[in-house]
Amino acid sequence: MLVCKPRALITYNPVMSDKHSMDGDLDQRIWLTVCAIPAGKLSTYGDVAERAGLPGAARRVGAALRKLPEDSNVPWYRVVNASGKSSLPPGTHGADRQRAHLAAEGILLGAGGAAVLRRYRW
DNA sequence: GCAATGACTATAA
DNA sequence: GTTATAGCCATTG
Repeated sequence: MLVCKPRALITYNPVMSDKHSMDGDLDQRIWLTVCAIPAGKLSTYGDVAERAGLPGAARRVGAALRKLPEDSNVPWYRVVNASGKSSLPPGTHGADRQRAHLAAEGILLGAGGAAVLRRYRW
């Protein structure tokens, strides 16, 4: 059974209409990988990258998540850095929303953005 | 083709 | 614990 409905994914797809451009392909793969993280658990950029077939490309995962539209059902907020903290600049809109989303799933972030729950191991 | 960029990471001090 | 540094990968100009 599958993951979240990638409605927002399809909505975004920058240039999928044309033939040779598969630029959204990588992002999409990353997004789908993120969708596989169960609710209430966390994962890291590095792990997501590896599982998406891009070992070592943690930064690329960050870029993909940044492109993600707000109305997406992709649980981007379940992705944190290797330190178990949020990588979003504190005080920003994104960081706020991440805290809210995680709180809704029972994950509370400390003042510095440190998650209480242990990270999810694939 | 090269240099700069970034929601990263591992290591060392 | 934290900070500093040097790799890392794919995109972008």
